[in-house]
Amino acid sequence: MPDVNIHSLKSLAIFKTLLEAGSASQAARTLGITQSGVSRSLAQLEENLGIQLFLREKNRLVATPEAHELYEEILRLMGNIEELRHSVLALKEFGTSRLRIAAIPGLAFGFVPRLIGTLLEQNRGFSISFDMMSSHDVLREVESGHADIGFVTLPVSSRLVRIEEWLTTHARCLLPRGHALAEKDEVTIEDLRDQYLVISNQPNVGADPLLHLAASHSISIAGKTESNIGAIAALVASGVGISVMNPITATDQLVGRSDVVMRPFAPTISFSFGMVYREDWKNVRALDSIRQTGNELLKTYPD
Amino acid sequence: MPDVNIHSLKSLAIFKTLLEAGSASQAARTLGITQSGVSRSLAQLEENLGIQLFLREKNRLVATPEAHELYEEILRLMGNIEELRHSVLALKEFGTSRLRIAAIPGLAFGFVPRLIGTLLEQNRGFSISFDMMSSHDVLREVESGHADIGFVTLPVSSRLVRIEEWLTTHARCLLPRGHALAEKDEVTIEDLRDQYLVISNQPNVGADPLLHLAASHSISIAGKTESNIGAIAALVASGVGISVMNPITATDQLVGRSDVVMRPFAPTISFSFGMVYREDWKNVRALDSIRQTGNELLKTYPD
DNA sequence: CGGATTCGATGACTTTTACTCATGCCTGAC
DNA sequence: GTCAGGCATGAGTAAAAGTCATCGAATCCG
Repeated sequence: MPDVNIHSLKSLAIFKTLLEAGSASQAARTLGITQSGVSRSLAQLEENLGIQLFLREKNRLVATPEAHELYEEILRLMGNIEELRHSVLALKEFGTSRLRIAAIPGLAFGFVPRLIGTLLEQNRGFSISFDMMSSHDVLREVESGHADIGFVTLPVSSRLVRIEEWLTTHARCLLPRGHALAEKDEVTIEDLRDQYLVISNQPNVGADPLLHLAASHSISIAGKTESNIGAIAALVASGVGISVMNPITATDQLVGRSDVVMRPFAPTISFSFGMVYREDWKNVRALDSIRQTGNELLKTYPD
Repeated sequence: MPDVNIHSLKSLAIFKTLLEAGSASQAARTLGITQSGVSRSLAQLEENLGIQLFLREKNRLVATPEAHELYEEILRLMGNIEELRHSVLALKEFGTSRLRIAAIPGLAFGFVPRLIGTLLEQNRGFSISFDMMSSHDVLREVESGHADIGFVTLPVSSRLVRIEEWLTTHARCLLPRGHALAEKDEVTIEDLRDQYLVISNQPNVGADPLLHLAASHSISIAGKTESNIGAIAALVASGVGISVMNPITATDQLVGRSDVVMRPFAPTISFSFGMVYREDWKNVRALDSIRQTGNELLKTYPD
């Protein structure tokens, strides 16, 4: 008995069409080949697999239960092949079919998901994995090759990694709608005296630029709440305190919210973001596509 | 530009061997074809896909990054094809590549999992899904075609379903090791006077055969705890009470336990189990295999 | 440096696979 | 009985996949 050997995708496709069409003649018409070609292909497949797939009854082909089971399996395999095809298309277009992206929390709730969504819109063949972590960890993941592309807070330095600055922007103040300071055109550091603040989690609280600025202006605040950056808007809306953060993150968090307003803040606190990738990963086509998409996305944010 | 068309598995296999071997000559030797065949196959594949997979440098073939990415994709596809091959082998052997089994809780913690394990040992191509439910629900699932094979408590009746009696057996008593009744060779209904019992969940407590028997002998018990059948041995071991159940379920539950002992019980309470399947599902080869396996498994249980 | 060996590509050719054309037999409808 | 449609098969054709022989390039070794 010969071993089961699957080497012809075409004969599987002919079998599939035959089962769907209900007759060899109709299958032939659908596929644009002759009926005798269908007949031969089926006979050959039955011989190769060692299974009778159709009974020959009254000059008609009647599918066996085995045929129906094989049909389900073949549908699955054809799905796999279609995936491979998409990967090849992505490979042609971008030089890679798979992208591993890591980003800081401040960009992970809006900007980077939108970037990913747009990339996938432009090419469904891409397979993207996405992870959120601190700026320091992003750099480490990219250096070690566990991520291809990273989005980090600048400045960072590394000998292994190429660093592209994407944006420098200035902090904005988030206030509950109806708050006294919401009436002002601009919130200043003096306005924060005796206010409750909501600040993002830091490995080291002393590193928070806002607290630094307040201390250097001898402003004492009523108190502070630390939070994951993804929850700050909700805390502000709930009256826990006011917050100062970069406008990219702020805009992302305020989507669909009308209970929090955003105001310019003085003096200026700068935030810079950038993209990093390994020198030896320089995939020109994919990078160009990401830059273009990212640049267009940044235009949708306030200055 | 021609569309990407994947129609030759052989050329994918040649590419894969080429990447692994490191040279066209070595790949040819490994595959048992000529070097020029490898060369042509690669050139044709590159043309079909529209991707350069190897650079021609200093009379050698040097894989591009794209080649490495495609290699990963092809490994995945070949795994899918191997799965299909196994399914076909199962189809040849048993007439089906997929089995949906439903069983009552009493058999679902040992007997049926062991049956499944043995079936899969004999044919890795099978794909089996397994669900646990009441005897009544098992019958319904089989009747409606959502399950192929059911294991139920007998008696049941159905016009749609074929019912095979597999075993009639007699209840045993489960006791904590060291319990006074554990010294006896046989536990009787009178021994249960003033004892705490652990009984399995029933839709209707009045249906419990043990409580029925006690009542008909005017035996009053100290109390009862109802439990999912899978937890009864643990409750007995913990001193919650003693239990009376069929020896198949009991044996399965006592595997690896030395803190519970099993004793014959009188008078006899009978339990019957059987297999059910739809009349129109009669897959002779699969059924034979299941019966044989089940029969051998039953021999490993006490009478 | 020259010769030997190995490498990959390609022309010419051969073999294998997949199909077409034509035909015959069977079945069902009218 | 006739006709239309179905499937299988002989003979033949076309396309795909390979072999054999050869060439130029590269590397190794004495």
